[in-house]
Amino acid sequence: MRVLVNPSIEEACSLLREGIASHEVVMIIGECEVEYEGRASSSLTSGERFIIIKQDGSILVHRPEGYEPVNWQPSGCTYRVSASKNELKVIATRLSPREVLSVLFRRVDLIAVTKLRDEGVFSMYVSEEDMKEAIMINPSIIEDGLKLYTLEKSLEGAGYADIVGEDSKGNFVVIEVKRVPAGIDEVLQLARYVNEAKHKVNRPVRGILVAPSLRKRGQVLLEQLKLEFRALSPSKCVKMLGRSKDVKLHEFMARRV
Amino acid sequence: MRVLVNPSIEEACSLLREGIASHEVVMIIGECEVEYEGRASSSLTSGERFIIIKQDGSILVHRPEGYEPVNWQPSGCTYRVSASKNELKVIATRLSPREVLSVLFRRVDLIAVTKLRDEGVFSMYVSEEDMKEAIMINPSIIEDGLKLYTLEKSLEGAGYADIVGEDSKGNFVVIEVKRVPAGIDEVLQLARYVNEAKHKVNRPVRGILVAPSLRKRGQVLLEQLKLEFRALSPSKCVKMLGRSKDVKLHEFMARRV
DNA sequence: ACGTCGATCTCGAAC
DNA sequence: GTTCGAGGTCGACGT
Repeated sequence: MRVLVNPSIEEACSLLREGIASHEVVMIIGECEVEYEGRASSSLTSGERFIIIKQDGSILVHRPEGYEPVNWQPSGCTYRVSASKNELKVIATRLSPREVLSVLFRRVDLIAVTKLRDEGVFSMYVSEEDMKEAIMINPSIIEDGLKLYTLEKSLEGAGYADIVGEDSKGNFVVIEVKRVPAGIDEVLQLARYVNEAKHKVNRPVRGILVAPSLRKRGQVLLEQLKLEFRALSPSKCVKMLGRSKDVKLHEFMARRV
Repeated sequence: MRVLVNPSIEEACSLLREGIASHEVVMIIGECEVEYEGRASSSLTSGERFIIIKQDGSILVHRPEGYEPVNWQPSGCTYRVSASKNELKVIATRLSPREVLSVLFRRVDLIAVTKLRDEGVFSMYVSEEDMKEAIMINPSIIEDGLKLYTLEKSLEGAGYADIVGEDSKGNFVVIEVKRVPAGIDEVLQLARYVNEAKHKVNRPVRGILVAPSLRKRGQVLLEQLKLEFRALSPSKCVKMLGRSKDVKLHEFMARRV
C-alpha cells in the first residue's frame, strides 16, 4: 500500500501511472472536473470528489453524497494519464460503444494505491430462483395435483415462462414467479407466456402468477385476462428449502438459528 | 483530512465514529466479511475490500473488481459501530424496507476521513426528454401535417404516453419515444397506451414508436398489432435542438465546436 | 406511501 | 456479437 497525502501533481501522476500499470486499486480524493461523452454526454463543474480505479480497469467518480457514481466507466477500458504544471488528467476510453470519460484534477488531497486480494465467496439467498426451486420441490404449495415439468423453460416451446406443467384435469399450466409484490407488468408478462403457450399446445392453458402479493391494478388486469394468482412469500420458501438438501440454504438456516 | 495507515482496531474505530458523527466521507480499506439481510439476504466471506461511507449516510462495499458494489445501503440509514480486541464492526440499518448491512473488519489497512465540498453543477445531454422536446418543436420529423398537443401526457386520459396529437386526417396519434434500440417491451408499452386511448377517444387511434432502431422481434409484433415505427436518433435531435433556444443544449453545441 | 418509468443502467445467459 | 430478461436494481416524478 502506498499513500500520499497532499502530494504534488507530479507525485500523484507518477503513483497513479504505477497503480494503473500494475493493475492495482487506485483511490484519489481531490478537486476535479469531469466530462463524459458516449451514448450520452455530461459535464460536471469543479468540486471535491473521490475516484476509484479498480484492478479490472473500471473507474468510478463519486460525489460526497448519493449511492450512485456521478460518472463511471465499466471494466476493461484503457487509460491515458497526463500531468501539466497544475493539472492531473485521467482519460478512460471504452470501445463498443465508443465512450470517453475524462477527469481533470486541479488539486489532489490523497492518493492511495494498493493490491487487494479477495477470494471471498459471495452468496445470495432467497432469490427468485430459490422460490422457483421451492415450487419445483413441492408443487402442492401452488395447487393440489399439480405436476410440473423439468426446470427447462423451453419445454413445449412455452417461451421464457418460469415454470410449466399440468393440473389434475390435464390443463397446461404456465407459472410466473416473483419474489416482490406483483403489479401490471408481471400480469402482462404472464399473459405473454400464456398466449405463446396457447399457440404451441393443443389444450386449455391456465396462467398462474405467484408472488408475495398482487397490487390493486394488477388484480383488475388479472381478472380481465382470466389469469390466476397464488400468494407465496420468500420466507415460506426458505422454510421449505431449509428442509431440502440445498447446501447454501441449509447453511443459511443454520446461521439464523 | 485525517488518514491512518495500518491503524489498530481501536484507532480505526475512534476515527470512524468521529467521521460518521460529523457527516464526513469515510473510506476504509481492509480485510472484512459482509452480511446483508433485507429484501434478500447475502453473505460474503473474508477478503480485502474497501468501503465508503458518504456524508448522507449511504454506504458502499466494493470488491477490487467490477463496476457495481457487492453490498450497499442507500442514504439515510443509521449506524452502529463497535470494536472488540481484534474486530471492527459497522452495522448500517435502513427502515422501510427493514434492511441491515454489517461489515466486520479483521484488519484495517487504511482509514481516511474528510469533509468534501462539492457545489459542482452536473449536466446531462440527449436524454429521452431531449428527444421528446425535439419532436415537440418540429413534429414534421415524424410526419407531415402532424399536430401535437401540449407536453401534458395525461391529455384526454391517454395514460402515460410520451406524446399525443392528431394527424392530418384527424386520427388520434399516440407516440412512444426511446433513445436506445426498441424491442418487444417497447412495442407492448405503446400497445398499452394505444389501447387505453381507444377507450377514451371516439375516433381512430394510431400508435407510433420512435427510436434509433427497431429489433427483429419488435418488428414482427409491431406489424401484428398494426402499430407504426419511425427511426430517430439522439444525434439528430441534438442537431435540431442546437437551433432552438434551449440553453443547456446550446452550450453543449458550443462546447463541441 | 405507492405506482410507473427511464437509465451512459450493469450483468449474464441464450441464441 | 446481438438480444433479452433480471436486479436487494436506483432515482425521479406523479398521485
